[in-house]
Amino acid sequence: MNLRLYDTATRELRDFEPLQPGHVGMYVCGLTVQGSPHIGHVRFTVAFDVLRRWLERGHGYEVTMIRNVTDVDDKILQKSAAAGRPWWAWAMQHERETTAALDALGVLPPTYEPRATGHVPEMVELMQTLVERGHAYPGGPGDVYFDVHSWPAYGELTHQRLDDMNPADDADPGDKRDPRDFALWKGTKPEDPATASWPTPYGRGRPGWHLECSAMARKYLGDTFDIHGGGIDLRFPHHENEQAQSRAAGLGFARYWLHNAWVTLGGEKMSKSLGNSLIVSNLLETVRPLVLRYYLGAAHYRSTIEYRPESLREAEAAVERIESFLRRAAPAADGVPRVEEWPKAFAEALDDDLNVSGALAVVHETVRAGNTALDEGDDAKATLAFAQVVAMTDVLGVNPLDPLWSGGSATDTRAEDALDALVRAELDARQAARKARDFLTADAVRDRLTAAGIVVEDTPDGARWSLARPSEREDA
RNA sequence: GGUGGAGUGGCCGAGAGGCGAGGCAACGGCCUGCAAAGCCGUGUACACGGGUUCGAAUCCCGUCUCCACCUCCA
Repeated sequence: MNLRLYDTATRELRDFEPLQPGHVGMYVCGLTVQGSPHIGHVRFTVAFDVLRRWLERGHGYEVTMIRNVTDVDDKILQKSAAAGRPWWAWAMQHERETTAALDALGVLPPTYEPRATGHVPEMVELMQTLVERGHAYPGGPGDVYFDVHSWPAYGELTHQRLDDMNPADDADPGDKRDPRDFALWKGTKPEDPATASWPTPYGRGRPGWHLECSAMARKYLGDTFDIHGGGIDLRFPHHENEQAQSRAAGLGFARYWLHNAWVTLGGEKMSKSLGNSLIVSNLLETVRPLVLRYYLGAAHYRSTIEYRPESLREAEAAVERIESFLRRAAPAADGVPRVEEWPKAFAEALDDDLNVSGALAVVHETVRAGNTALDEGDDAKATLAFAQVVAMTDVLGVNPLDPLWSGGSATDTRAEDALDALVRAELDARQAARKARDFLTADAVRDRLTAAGIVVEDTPDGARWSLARPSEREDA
């Protein structure tokens, strides 16, 4: 079955055929590193990470994935100035925070992550082409604008007619020919730091946001490439403008446009002024990264996620169900090589515009079948289910067995070993009491462990212990 | 004004003309010394009003409500 993706440009599901057989070029608009990333900011990276993994593992494509970093813009200049710090230090700090958050969530690093400030020559070149072709014109000192009237196709991506667009009546057109013309290059202002401007044939200034992506996508993916992704709000003006300027410069640009929906709060879009509780690094103090990843990745990428704390609890319970099966089945599956094998329904779900919810349904069905097999002592069946669950969750980036989630130092297990020895001693005492049918003593041991945040489960092979989930401990 | 999207059971969240995705929660049962985990069972949901059809949550018409974009925004 073919992979089908919803193309925002044509508003329909399209069979995906890459430009070059076996290879996919994909550009995703990254973040403007002006602040600490919240969960809305990382949702799109999770969504496109799943797409990338599925292209690679489900279809065997070699994927070149580019995700840019906008490291100079108005907000970065404003916020850094307000904080009394150099803009470049501000940008770098938040880029590192973003990278750390994405690493924690198991988002695979892109093939390359270009920064806007490192691609000024490429932007100037593209801008000159546009001026020469009559699609752009210099305005005030350093300013260069795209002439929307020079490009009849303007508006095609978002299906808007120029005449229908809000004429931005309150905005001062300045030296623009039309208020809807957008900046390719922004002339430097007296109050701007000198380090935030670069020379061009039209004067000193800094990149306009739209131009960056066009120039960087071209550099790493070529004049025409397969997939361009980003948040739904970027359709207009950002993506519309990117496409207009690239095509006006004679480039083919993106062949498929994918846009992800929002994470909302109280029914409304998360704005950046929302306080700190949903900043990824803060949230990860109480929520396991695997759980947050599961939560953000479980809904279809084009569906809005309404954030509620309880939903994280539910995600945690779902994750635990999968983990619990994998733990139960691990002994039976011991030594069995991992197979890249998934049920047909799983592949069909992902091929259908990345229906992750449907794919997760298959995961859970497989978990149930595996648990049943375990109960019946059918090791062969259980092992198959184990391998399938591992393979499927791997594709979705939520494989509980992935060493990524164990965190901490994997080499130093001394604390774990010590704890295990102590708990074992308690459990041995409990087992002895149970054998003597002294359940009062046995339960006292278990209560003591529970109070310490340790969950005890009896299995046919003896008692097993694990640490309680944070949310359970809060309740206690 | 223009352009899109959404309204599904207690909750989250898929699906898209007939066969109740899946998860969470709840209840009953099995298992257990008791639990936990697991398994089995229980739900008659698709904003509203019409219509098409043997049959509609799914198609058509109308209505309501909500959200987003048109200005920096994942």
